[in-house]
Amino acid sequence: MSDSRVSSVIQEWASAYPSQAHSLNAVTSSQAGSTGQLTQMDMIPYSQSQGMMRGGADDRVAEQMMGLSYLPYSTSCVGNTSNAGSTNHHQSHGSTQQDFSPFLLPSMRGPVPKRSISKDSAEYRQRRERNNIAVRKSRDKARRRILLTQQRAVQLQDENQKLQMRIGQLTQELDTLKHILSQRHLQGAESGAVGESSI
Amino acid sequence: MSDSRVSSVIQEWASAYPSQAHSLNAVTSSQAGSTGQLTQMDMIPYSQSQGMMRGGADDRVAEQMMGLSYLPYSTSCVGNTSNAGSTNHHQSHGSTQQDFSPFLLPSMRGPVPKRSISKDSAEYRQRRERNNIAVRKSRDKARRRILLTQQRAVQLQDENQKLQMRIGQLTQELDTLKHILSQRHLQGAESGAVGESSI
DNA sequence: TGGAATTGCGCAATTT
DNA sequence: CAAATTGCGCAATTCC
Repeated sequence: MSDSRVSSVIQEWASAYPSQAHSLNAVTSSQAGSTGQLTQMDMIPYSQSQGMMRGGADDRVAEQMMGLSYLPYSTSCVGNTSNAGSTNHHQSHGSTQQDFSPFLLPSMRGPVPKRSISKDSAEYRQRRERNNIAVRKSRDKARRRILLTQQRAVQLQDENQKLQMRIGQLTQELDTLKHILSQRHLQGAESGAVGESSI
Repeated sequence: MSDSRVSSVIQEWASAYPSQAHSLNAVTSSQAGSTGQLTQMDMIPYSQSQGMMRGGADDRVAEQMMGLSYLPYSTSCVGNTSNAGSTNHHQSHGSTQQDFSPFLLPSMRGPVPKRSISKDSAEYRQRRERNNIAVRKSRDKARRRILLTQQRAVQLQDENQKLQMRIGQLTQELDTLKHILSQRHLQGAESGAVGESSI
């Protein structure tokens, strides 16, 4: 019933972005409620600060925000680190990817066996499992964050509407008073203009 | 300099949600600008309307929004359709998943070989490639949508601040006029209270 | 009916 | 070094 619930989403949202010491001053204000600071932030989730991705094929990401990212890989993915995909995983990727190793400088050679990670090793499986858990956790977090942002947007839109309404009321009330004052002015035949200048 | 650019993000955002015949009436209004309708919408991207997911392991998704989704799979994923993950893909899932086939009703039997899709078949590869393209496209779209929502939120927050400011100004101006009127009232010794009731 | 769009999953490269 | 991110491809399902 009260309005202490208006900015609940914004509260949650704030807790979803622990980094960068929020201002978030005077959230949950009066009436239409909440007007945290926010500034930039909120843009961090995707390709935040560091330029350059890792995988070769990810150059496409650089030109994101445009609708030309999909499209069958341009057949020039030479410098791809470890061929990114999986399909077979185990090894022997099988096809569609030629072997340019003999033409690469030794310093840029392919995926260095790095101490023979040896698949199906106990340690390997353990690492994979931990990563899988981390991935699930991370994605859950991302989903929640997105959801919160959406809800926040909806709420803000709602508040906006209320505020606009309030402005309309105030404006009308102001006009009424001004009219009354002008009437009194004519009636009383006195001086002293209505303070239009101050605001 | 002008304010005709204020709601640009909202415009883009709107175009990112083609479905559900937007109201979006009078966007790009005056002063603080834009206040589209929005309603629910915007919640559609994740597990929109249909209940029930497909993969077996996805039951976890049902209880999302809480922080208990990750955690190593509870070892009771019996009714999983095709074991969801990949790791090996080819076939012979290999490990960690016992075979309960002999205990399942024929109607719930495992992944029916479905005409031996035979890996590395030309048709298979073609289908996979198309799907991969579709996936990239879809994810690009999702990323753009998220970005737009975030920007929209930022913009709405900004507008909110402006509106609150405006309300402050109007309120103050109103107080001033009321004060002036009360003064006149005392001075003129007339009746007629200030119109508090009308608004 | 079939192809495109979604979505969870695991993998591997990178970041943090 | 371990956890967190993130792009990728796979497969199941849904949408159209």
